[in-house]
Amino acid sequence: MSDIVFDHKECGSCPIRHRAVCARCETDELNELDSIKYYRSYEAGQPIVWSGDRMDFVASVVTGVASLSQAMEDGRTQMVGLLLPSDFLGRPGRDVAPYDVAAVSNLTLCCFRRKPFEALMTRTPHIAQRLLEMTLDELDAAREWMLILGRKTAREKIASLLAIIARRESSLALKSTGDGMMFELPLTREAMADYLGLTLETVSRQISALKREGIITLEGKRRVIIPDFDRLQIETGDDMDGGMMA
Amino acid sequence: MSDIVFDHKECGSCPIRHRAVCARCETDELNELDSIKYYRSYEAGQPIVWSGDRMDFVASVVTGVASLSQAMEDGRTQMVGLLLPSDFLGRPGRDVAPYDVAAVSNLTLCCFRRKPFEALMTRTPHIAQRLLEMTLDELDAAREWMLILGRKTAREKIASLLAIIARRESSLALKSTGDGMMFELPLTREAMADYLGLTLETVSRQISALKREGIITLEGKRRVIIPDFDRLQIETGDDMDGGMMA
DNA sequence: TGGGCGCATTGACCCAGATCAAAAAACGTG
DNA sequence: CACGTTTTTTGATCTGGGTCAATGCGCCCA
Repeated sequence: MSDIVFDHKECGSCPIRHRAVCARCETDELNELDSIKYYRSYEAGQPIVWSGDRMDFVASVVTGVASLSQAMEDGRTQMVGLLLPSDFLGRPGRDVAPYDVAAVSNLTLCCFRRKPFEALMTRTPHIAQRLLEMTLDELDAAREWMLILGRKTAREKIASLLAIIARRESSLALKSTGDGMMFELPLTREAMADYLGLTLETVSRQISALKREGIITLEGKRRVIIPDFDRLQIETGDDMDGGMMA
Repeated sequence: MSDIVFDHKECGSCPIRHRAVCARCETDELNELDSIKYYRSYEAGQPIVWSGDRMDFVASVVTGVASLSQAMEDGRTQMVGLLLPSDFLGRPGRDVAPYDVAAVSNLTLCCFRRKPFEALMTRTPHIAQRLLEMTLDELDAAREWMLILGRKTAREKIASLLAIIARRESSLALKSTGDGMMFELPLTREAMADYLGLTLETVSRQISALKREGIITLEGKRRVIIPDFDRLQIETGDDMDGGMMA
């Protein structure tokens, strides 16, 4: 789809953004990106920015998982996005964060100072184009999530989440034995509940049910094994073929 | 926020897109846009494109309301976006529709043939920029909707929908008496249910409840009067001040 | 080696909203 | 204006998932 490479491992000094850019960029631009980038690390659970905060950087996730969520002041919260390695954080052209961002697991970001990044972007059309591309992907993901939140049962929600993470995670492959797959679940039950619009008790119950029926296996608390992906896929309620997810 | 004008009334020959462009464009580009545009009308309920269809145009809504929705093959559907006059339809750089698009009310679109539109876009950076801007707005709206779908009660959902439409509709002002407002509800109960992840019965009941409590008044079946917007706003469950919506 | 703390699981009960069913408005249309 | 069609309202009942509460399971650290 794109000649841009999205794997951190392929680019020692700086990941995605750098890599995303350098596929077509001149050396000058690479140097410029290098000069405005810096790394930041966060521990699991740590907040990164709050809704309404001024954000003076954009970033890409190097390792770990971050969450975007919206909160109602009575305490109800809804996660509206999950950032895995190679995902982009921040909104070029907008300096106020519209949601809370937090580290779900230990997290490393590669940050770029916003102003010079935007300047570079305006001067380099294909970067703007790439940003549009990525934003459209996020929009697709958000809308897929609307279907999950609005119309799926608890069981389908859990199956959908597992399927989505499995697809993402296993392309950056932790292990993929035959058609079975295995991955480290990066979310607590509570985080899953926040994402799926459920309570953590319901999440736990549904996971237990899937386990009981042999659709998934847990190794310890977080390592998930999916012996037969198609079987899980059926539980999502989705159209078999129709390409979901961004 | 932007020097681009979004009111069809201000631009006789072509609406939004044209107008959006001409704020900064040269005459050549205006002429070019004119040469690739055409109008299409649809009747209420008519489908415009199905998920998976090839789309050879992008468009902006001139009059009426269109819906974007995702369907599960067992019949459950979730509306994932609502297009009101001045909203943009279509995804530059992508030629396959990711959801079903339908006319909710009688609808007029101003369409641009996709290829030349994209070509113009690549040649004219500020159009790409504007598209990114608009996509970010859609993303915000989608994520606000995730909160509504995932965490709000039926009553809060209805109140939120009415508040959102009231804000949109009354800025293009049907009437705004004092702090009260009145507008034409462009959706059937079923469409509202599809949007809110409810059943049409629940929608009807909640509307009746709001009516009974004097928070809204109906004139006929579709004309809604909101005597005190703040009162409605409270029912949404949202933070009073925090700017919602795009 | 045994608290203590942060998840996770499980159980019992309840309620908001779904489902099923029917009546009542609204709306053409011949 | 009577009549069929569509949309909306209302009622009665059922149920998936929420709520409240207890218990279990690592895991760290003393």
